[in-house]
Amino acid sequence: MRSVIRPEPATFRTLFLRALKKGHSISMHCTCRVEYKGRAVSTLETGDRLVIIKPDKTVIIHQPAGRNPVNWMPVHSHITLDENIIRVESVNPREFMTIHLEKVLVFLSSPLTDGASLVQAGSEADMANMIYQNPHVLGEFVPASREEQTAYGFIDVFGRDYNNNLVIVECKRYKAGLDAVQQLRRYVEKIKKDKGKEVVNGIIAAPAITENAKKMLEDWGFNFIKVEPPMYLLPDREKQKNLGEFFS
Amino acid sequence: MRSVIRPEPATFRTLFLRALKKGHSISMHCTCRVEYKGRAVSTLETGDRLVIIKPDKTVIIHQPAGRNPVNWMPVHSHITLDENIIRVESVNPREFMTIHLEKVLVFLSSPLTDGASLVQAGSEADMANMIYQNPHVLGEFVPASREEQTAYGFIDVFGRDYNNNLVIVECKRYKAGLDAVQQLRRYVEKIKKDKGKEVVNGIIAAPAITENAKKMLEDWGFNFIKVEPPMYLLPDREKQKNLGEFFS
DNA sequence: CGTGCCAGGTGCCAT
DNA sequence: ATGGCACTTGGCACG
Repeated sequence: MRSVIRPEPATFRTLFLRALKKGHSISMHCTCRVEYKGRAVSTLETGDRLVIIKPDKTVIIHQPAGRNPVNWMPVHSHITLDENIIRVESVNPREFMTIHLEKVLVFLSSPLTDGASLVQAGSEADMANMIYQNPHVLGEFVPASREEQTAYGFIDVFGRDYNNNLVIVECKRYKAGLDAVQQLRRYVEKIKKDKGKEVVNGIIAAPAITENAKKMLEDWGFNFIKVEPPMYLLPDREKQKNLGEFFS
Repeated sequence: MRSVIRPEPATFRTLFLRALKKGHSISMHCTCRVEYKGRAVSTLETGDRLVIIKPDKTVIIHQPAGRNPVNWMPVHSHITLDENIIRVESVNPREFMTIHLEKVLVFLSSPLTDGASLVQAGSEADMANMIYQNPHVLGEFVPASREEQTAYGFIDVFGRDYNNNLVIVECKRYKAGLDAVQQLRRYVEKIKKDKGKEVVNGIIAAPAITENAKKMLEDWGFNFIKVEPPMYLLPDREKQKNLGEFFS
C-alpha cells in the first residue's frame, strides 16, 4: 500500500507502473486535461479530479461534483504511461482516452480484495415473482408463466382471466410512462397475431402511471393496477440458488 | 490536503469531519459493509472498497472491479459519522445508506477545484442539427423545424417531402431498435390525429437498425435511412452560445 | 414540479 | 456477437 503527496515525476512513474502491474487499485487526485475519442469525441479542460484505475483496467474520472463520472474507459482497457500522459485504449468498442497530468496532488494505491456481491430486493423481477406467487393482487388473474419469450421481447407475467382470455402483464418498479404502454401494446399485438386470438388483455402493474400513459392505456383498452415492488427477499427457488452462499 | 495510512479511529474522525466541513473531496480505501434502503433495499457484505465523498455530498462506493458503483447516494445528501458508521440520508428520493467501517486502509482528502465542463460532439442532438442543415442526406426532404413539441414527446426533425406530405424524423446515434420504431409510430399517429392528415411519413435516421425493428418499420410503411452522427462540433447557434467561453 | 427522453449510457441474459 | 430491456438508472430541457 502506498500513499504519496505530490510525488516527483520519477517517483510517480515508478509507483504507478508497479501498482498497475501488481493489480492494485489506484486512486489519485490530480490536475489534468482529458481527451476522449470513440463513440463520441470530447475534451475536458484542465481542472482537479479524482482518477480511479482498477485492477481490471477500468478507468474512471470524477470531477468534484455529481454522481456520474465525467470520463471513463471500459473494463479490460490497455493502459500505458507516456511521460506525463496516461493513454488508455479499448478495442471493443474502439475508444481512446488520454489523461494529460499537470500535477499529481496525491497518489494512492492498495491491493483491495473484495469477494462480496450486492444482494438486493425490490427489482422488477422481484415484482413479477411476487405477482406470480400472489396473483390475487391483479384481481381475476391466473398466472401461466414468467418471462415468456417473444421475438419482440420478454413478457414479465403471462396468464388468463376468469373468462379464459389471455392476459399479458408488464411490470414497472417505478412510475409507468408512455414507453411502458407501448411495450405492452407490442406484446399484445404479437400474441394476438401468433396465437390467433381476438381478445388479449393487457395490464400495467406499477406503483403509479403518468397521465399521458393512462390515456394511451385506456385508448387501447388496457388496465393499470397499482402494485408496489416487494422490498424483501422472496422465497424464490431460482433466487435462492443464486444467493445460496449468502444465506447459508 | 491530508493522506493517512491506517489512521486511528480518533484521528480518522477528526480528519473526516474536518474534510466534510471544509468541503474537501474525500477518497478512502477501506474494509466495510454497506446497507441501503430506499428505492430498493440491499446489503453488501464486508470487503475492501473505495469510498468517495464529494463536496456536494454525493457518496459513491466502488468495488475493485467494474465501471459502475456498487452503492451510492445522490447529490446533497446528509452525512454523519456515528462511531465507525457513516450514515448517509437523502430526502428526495427518501433513501438511507450506512457504511460500517471495519478498517480504514487509507484516508485521503484534498480541496479539488475544477471549473471546466465537458465539451462533447456526436450526440443525437448534433445528428438532428446536421440533418436540419444538410437535409439532402435524407433524400427528398425539406426540413421545417427542430424539436417539435408534442404531448407525446419531442420530434427530432419535422418537415415535408417533395409531394408536400408531412415527414417525421427520429434520430438515433446508435443502432435503432424496436423502441425507436415505436417512438416514431407514436409521433406519426399523434400528428395524423392532431393535424387531420391521411398521410404522414416516418423516417428513422441512424447508423444501423436491428432486423426486428426493420420489419416493424416496414409493416408500418416507414423508412430507414443510414446516417452517421457527426463527430465534430457544428456551427450551431444555440450550441455556440452554450460553448461560448470554450471557443472564445 | 411532473413528463419525456437521451446517454460515449451500463449490465444482464436471451437466442 | 446480436438483441431486447432493466437500472436505487442519471441528467437535461420544457410544459
